[in-house]
Amino acid sequence: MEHQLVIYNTLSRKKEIFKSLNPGKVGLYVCGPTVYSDSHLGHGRPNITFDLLYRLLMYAGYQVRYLRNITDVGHLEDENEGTGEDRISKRARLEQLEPMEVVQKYMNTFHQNMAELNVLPPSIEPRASGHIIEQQQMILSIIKNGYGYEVNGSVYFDVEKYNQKYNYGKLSGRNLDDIKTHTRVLAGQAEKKNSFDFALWKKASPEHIMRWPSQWSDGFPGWHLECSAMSTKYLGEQFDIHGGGMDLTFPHHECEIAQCNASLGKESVSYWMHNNMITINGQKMARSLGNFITLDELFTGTHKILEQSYSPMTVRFFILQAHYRSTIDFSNEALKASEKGLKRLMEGVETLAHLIPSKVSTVDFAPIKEKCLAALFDDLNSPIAISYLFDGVKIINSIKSGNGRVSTEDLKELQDFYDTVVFKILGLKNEESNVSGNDSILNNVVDLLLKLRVEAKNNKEWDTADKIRNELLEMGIEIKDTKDGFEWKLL
RNA sequence: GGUCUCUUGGCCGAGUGGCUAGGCAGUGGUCUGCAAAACCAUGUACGGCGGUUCGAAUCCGCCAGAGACCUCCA
Repeated sequence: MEHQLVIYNTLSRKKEIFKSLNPGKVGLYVCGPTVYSDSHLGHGRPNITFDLLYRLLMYAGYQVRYLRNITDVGHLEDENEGTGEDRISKRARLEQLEPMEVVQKYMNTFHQNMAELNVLPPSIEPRASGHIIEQQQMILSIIKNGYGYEVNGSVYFDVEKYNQKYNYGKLSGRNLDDIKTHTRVLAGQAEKKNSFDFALWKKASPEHIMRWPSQWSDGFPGWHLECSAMSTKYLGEQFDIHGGGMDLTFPHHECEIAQCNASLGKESVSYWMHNNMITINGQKMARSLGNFITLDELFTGTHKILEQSYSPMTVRFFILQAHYRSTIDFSNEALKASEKGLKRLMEGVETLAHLIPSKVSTVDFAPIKEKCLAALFDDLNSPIAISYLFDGVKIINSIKSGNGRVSTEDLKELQDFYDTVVFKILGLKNEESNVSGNDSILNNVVDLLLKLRVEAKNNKEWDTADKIRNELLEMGIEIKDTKDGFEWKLL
């Protein structure tokens, strides 16, 4: 059955029916990380959210070009709290590395973490430093159209001038007068016409390492510019969906809109999508609050607020159990709940794979399948979709215990459905391994011991049976007795 | 200070006018030599006050509380 994709557009503040510019094709751009430190929990949210969107679009039959950039230059620190220097340059100085070594190092860990979370790689992953020419060309056209001005080797965007023709603030819902009265005046802004003007090109100070020649100065591009330049290059002057974290709405995305309008004279993005933030025990995650958790810390349980480690799929499932536009609160209790819920779902899928079909079906999965997909197509409502998967698991379990039958044909369809939704669209994967990799000797030895235990049980030699169970448990091998025999897994 | 959002049962988290999401925990049960696991059953909650309505968690107003953005952040 066909479903119409509906997505919430930040621009209109409404859900809209998705219609691609080119039939059958979708251009998707998502703001990627600035690679100056380890990937953290906050990176999980947008990447999983838009991975879901990417997977759903492909399921719907679209050919998707998915761009997710790597910011490796131009992202400056807040001058009031930090030094105002480029984040990557600063890190390079602190770690005594080349800036590009810093970039490579943290880009590698980002990629590894994304792979662990089963986030598909994008179609193109452009880097800001690799598109200096394109950014300079965009600056030229912005200047040519009268919306940029040069001062002392730096180029700034003339927001006030732009606002006379366009609407600066329409994405984030603010107007220039408010911004005017409430923008903090930062140090070193004297050369700008207005405090809310933003940099397109910054002249590099003598000690600034990352610099490129330009007609204005040896310098570097402003942070907002890369996304505009790279999306235009690879997705064209107009494309379908632009995503990112809600915190980027202002000023970053507002500036992108301004840059594209100012240089291209047209609106480039049809749908703006923003994922909400993650809080930790009710508080915003921030380095200053001491609740800043990297993905590695989460996966290994090494952060002090974590009571245990949480697997990548637990984290992914947890994120998918909330709607992407809601804030989501991380706590040990909530994560443990997701861990168990995921296990229940995965065991349901496992049970489904081994279900024995009957001649006819006494259960009807059609409504569940329909509602589950409908939820996903309704602005990525993964929590609702998951709730229907659980409803299905309940029925699957009842069939297993003999309280229902499913025909061969229905069973095949149901297996395909779970495979599609659970693995292909939601992007989950089974992390349980009751076999220890390729260590067949271990497998054989444990199986042998457990067969001996079964014999002992049959002979009512409980002491021996318990001894085997307890001692294996001490070695980190957990045993479950089942109807037919046993199961075991490494803890 | 400005702009905006949120407040749902022990916890997490959907839902946006009537049809009591779902997960976890708890409780009861089945199974089991015991245990674990698993499975089944079970909870009529929506910040407070007022209004609109035949009917409100859902719409409107006020109050209280929390948060986000406005400044780097995903």
